[in-house]
Amino acid sequence: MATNDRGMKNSGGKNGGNRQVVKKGPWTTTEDTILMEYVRKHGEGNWNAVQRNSGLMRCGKSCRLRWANHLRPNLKKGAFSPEEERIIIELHAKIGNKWARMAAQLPGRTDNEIKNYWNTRLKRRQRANLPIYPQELQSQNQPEHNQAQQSLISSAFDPQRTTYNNPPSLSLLGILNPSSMRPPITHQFPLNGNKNFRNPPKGLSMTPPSSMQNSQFSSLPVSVSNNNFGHDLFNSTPMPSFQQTYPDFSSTMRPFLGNIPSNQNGLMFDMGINSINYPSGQLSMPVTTSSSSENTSSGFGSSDANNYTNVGGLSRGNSGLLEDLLEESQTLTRAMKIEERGKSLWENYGLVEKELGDHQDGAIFTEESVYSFAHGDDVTLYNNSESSSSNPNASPGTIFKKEGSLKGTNQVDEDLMCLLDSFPLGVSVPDWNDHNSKIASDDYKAENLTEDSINSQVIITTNSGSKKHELGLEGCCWYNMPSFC
DNA sequence: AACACCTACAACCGCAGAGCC
DNA sequence: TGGCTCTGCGGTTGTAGGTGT
Repeated sequence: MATNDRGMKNSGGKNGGNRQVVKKGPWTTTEDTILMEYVRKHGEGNWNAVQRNSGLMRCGKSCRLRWANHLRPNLKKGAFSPEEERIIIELHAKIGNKWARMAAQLPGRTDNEIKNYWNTRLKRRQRANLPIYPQELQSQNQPEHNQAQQSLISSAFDPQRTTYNNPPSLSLLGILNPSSMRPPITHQFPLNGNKNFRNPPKGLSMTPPSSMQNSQFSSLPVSVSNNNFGHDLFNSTPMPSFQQTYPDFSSTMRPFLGNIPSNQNGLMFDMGINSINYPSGQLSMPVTTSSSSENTSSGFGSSDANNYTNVGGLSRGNSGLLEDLLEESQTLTRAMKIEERGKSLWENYGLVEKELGDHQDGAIFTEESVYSFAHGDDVTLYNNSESSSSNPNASPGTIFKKEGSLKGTNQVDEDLMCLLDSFPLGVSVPDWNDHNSKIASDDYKAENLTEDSINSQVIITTNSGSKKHELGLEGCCWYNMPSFC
C-alpha cells in the first residue's frame, strides 16, 4: 500500500464536541515508526492513549489494527502455504468465520489476512463453481462411510424432530478458552435444585451471541435443501431442540451435545446439500454433492437463524461448552473410522503435498489431524504409504501419533465422558469461568508448532504440564510465537 | 493504449463484551 | 445499576497492481 496521504481525512469523528482530527487511510512509514516506538516504550494496549501521547493523528482502533496486522513482531507475511491453507479450510469448516480464532492457530497470521484469503478464495471457487470445501470432506460423511456413526446418531435422534441442524464443531481448545467460550452456563440456563438439565425452563430465551447473530448466522444454511441432517458425521450429532421431545440420552447421547445450528460448514459436511449459503450471507452456490435426493428433513432444511434463535435450546455461545467438549471427544474416536479411507481428502482439492520426503505418497489431513493440531497435540499426519518402515505396526492409512500425544486429550475427554456417563440425565455444570478452563487450557495448549521439513509432517509439540494461561489461543502473544520470518 | 475485470491487501465501520467508576 | 471507555471481532469497502481483451 502506498504511503502517501491520499487517504487523509479530517474526520470530526462521532464525538461531537471533541472534534479531534483523525487521520484515515494508509499509514505512512513515519506513522509506523511513531507507533512502533510508542509500543516499544509503553507496551501494547490502551490504544486510545497512543493518539493522545504520541501525536499520531490516528484513532486507537486504527493504531491497534495497524500494530496487530502489520507492525507486531513475528508476523508472517506472504502467501499462505498449502499447509496453512489446509488448516484454514479445516478450521473454517469447523468454526466458520471465526477469523480471530483461526489466526490464533496460525502463528504469524492475522485474522484480517485469513479473512481476506478466505473471501478471495470463496469468490474464486464460486466463480469456478466449486464447493468451498473439498468434496472429500463431504463424501467423508456419506452414510456408507460411517454407518456406525450414522446408526449411532440415528438411533438417538430423529432428525425430523430437530429444529435445526448442528453447529460447526468448535475446537476443544476454543471451547475451553475462556476468552472465546466463556459465557457461564449457569447464568444463561438456570439450573434447578438438582442442577439437572433435563427440564430446562420452558420459554427460556437464549440470545445467541453476536457472533452467531451476525457472522455465524449470516452464513447459516438458510437455503438448504435436500439434506440429510442427522447423519452428519463431521459436525456431529444433531440434537433436538429442548422444546422438542427428548430422545433417550441415557445410553449413547447426552443432552446438550451439539444442540446448535450449523453454519455453512455443517452443511458441507453434511450429505446431499444442493446449495449453500456462504459467509457474509451473500452467496449461494450450487454444490456438487452426493446423490442424496430426498428431502428427508424439512425441519433441518428450513433451519435458519430464526429457528435457532427462537429455539429454547442453547446457543453456541452460551451452551456449547460441555456438549462441544463431548462432541470433540467423540470426534476423536471417529478418527479410527475415517482413517481407513486411505485417500487424501485433499488430493482432489489440490492441497496435498505430493513431495513428502521419505514417507510418502501424501500426507493426509483429516479432521482429526487438524483437530489435534488445533489442540496442541502431537500429531504426525498419517499417510497412505507410511507403514512398516517406520512403524512395524502400522498399516497404510494409519494415524501416527507421538507417544502421549493424543493421550492427554483423550484422557481428559474420556474422563469427561466417564463423568457424564455417570450422570447421563443430569449434569451439574460448573461455572466455566474458573478453573475448568484453566486446567484444560494448560493441557491442550498448542505450545509450539513446527513443520518438519524433512518428514513433511506437521508436528505440534504439546507441553502438557505447562501453565502460562496467558498464552491461550485467543490471547496469543506474538512474543511467544515461533518466528516464520 | 484504454478499458474492464480480478486479486490481494489495507483499512474502516459497527457492534458487542468486559472492565471500571 | 447504568454509563462510559476500551478492546476485539467480523463485515465491508476502497485501492493498487496484475491480467486479459
